[in-house]
Amino acid sequence: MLVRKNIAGELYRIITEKGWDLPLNKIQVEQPPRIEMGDFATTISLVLARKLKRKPLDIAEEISKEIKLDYIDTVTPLPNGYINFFFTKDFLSDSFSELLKNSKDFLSNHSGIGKKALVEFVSANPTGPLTVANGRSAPIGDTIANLLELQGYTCDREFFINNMGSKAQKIAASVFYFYELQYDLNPETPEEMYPGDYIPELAKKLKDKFNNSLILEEKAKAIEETKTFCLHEMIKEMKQDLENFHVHFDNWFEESSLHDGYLEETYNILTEKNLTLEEDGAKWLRTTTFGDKKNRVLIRSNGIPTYLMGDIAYHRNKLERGYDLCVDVWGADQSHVKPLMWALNALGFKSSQLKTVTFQLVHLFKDGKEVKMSKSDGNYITLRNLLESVGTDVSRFVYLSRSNEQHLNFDLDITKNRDPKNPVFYAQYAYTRCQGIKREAESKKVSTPELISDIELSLLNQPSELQILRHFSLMPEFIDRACFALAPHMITQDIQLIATDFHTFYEKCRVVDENNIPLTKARLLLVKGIETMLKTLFNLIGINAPEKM
RNA sequence: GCGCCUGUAGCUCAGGGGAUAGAGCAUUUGCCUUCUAAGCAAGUGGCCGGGGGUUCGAAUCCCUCCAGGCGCGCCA
Repeated sequence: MLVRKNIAGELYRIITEKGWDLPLNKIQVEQPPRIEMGDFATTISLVLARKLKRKPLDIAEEISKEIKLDYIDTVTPLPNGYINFFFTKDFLSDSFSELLKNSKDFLSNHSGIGKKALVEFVSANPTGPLTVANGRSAPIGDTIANLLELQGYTCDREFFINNMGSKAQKIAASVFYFYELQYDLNPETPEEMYPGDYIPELAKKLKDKFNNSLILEEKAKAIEETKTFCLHEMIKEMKQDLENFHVHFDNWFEESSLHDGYLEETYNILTEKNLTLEEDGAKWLRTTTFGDKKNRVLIRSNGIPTYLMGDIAYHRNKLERGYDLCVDVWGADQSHVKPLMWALNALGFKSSQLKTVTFQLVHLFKDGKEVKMSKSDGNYITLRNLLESVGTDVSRFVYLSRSNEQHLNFDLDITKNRDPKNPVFYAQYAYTRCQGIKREAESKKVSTPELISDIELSLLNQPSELQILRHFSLMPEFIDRACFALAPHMITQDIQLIATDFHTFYEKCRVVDENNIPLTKARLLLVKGIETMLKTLFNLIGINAPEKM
């Protein structure tokens, strides 16, 4: 149950019964800044005061008398107009026991049951290795997919392979140049030479596979074969990097699969909607209709479709595959998002079906200085370098520690594997300490009870213990928000808070005490709950829960 | 010039219109014969970029200015 909505609904009922006209969406229920102010609060009396020309306190008192919610213990109207709500102890106990029974079920809002979702992310051009910049997309998309699965969605993770673009053509030309060099052929330098060590390396692999057979072929055909080979190799490398990053894609969708009449069909639909025009030999999307400063090319004058055209067709295909929700994770440098959205709305995409998440650039810092990167001149740090340097857990955690919309500063000095200042260790250490407590209990022959009872819960009355129970009781609300906002960083942030709650409890409350078995058992249950919660959240963001550190 | 994003403690950043704006790092001071001190407790530190507006109430919404990042191709 989502308490906030439930309280809002109750307030709406009372207000409506009293004939004080106020829409449900104007009824704000919030979490107070301090625990003395209760578990939830509303300022609805302040909104009503002016309307009804009455004192806020009078209204607050009148509303408070009517509140009938079994999980609310006390309702306190305050002179300043606030109404504070306090949970019953049973509610904390029930929440906690649900967490122990099935943590995923406890945290889920079940909104995705029976629905299909697709998260498309990374989708990097297969013309070079994954970098720390496009690598940011991986944990973001993966965690969003995990969140959707938690809410009950059947969720596919998809990587769109742009294998029809001119960049793929250019990389093939560059590789073929190095291939020919290996036979001392004095080849013509391609117009646009791709930088990076991996180009000559691909040429070597190409030679290993084909020997000199490509030289004997007609050049256009040879380059086509080179392209197919290079794309295959690059995708293999990216797959490997992503698996090492604990990101697994269900589908690798090739753009070329849309080129069998599907693009034309999509274009024709847009034409039927009067959204295209022909000019200068090219075919255009009429984006000026939507306030764009110029129209966008869909089919070039040479007949080759643009990336935008391909992406429109690709998204039409997603819709036709019957997904209830599609999430796209975009880099901030993607400039065609708006034209894409205009076209998709025209094709019948509802905004509730398609959500986009954009993420900003990554800046790397080493030895206190920024490491400048530029993909166009081949000077960048690969995702593989990053994983080798700091590891998967640290990378994922740091990538997910900031809002997507925020530029990310990735400090390699702090995130080196064994540095105790590393933020991920703080959280993992909390989990490890739980394991330590369990080991201690086992060595003293004290077992953790299977189920919670009221008697056990009532023994947990220290502030640090109640803080944890209260925090956990609000977790379903929190996950619901994080999922709705498609904001994985919220999970990472909250993991830190839970770890703090736990570490405080650890210092204040000795768990294993042979002279007080009932209390020991109650606290062992609390530890079990913390461990369960941490592990569930670690799984969501894709990091390990270590038994020992 | 246009579009998107950002501006909050010395640094890196959280803050879905609400009460006294928070955390980590840095710094200062305490705490290990007891479940891992990779920890805890406390202290220092803020005209929330400037200015207007909406509101009972603004870090949050709107306008404007300033500063930074990214993007503005018949590239992807």
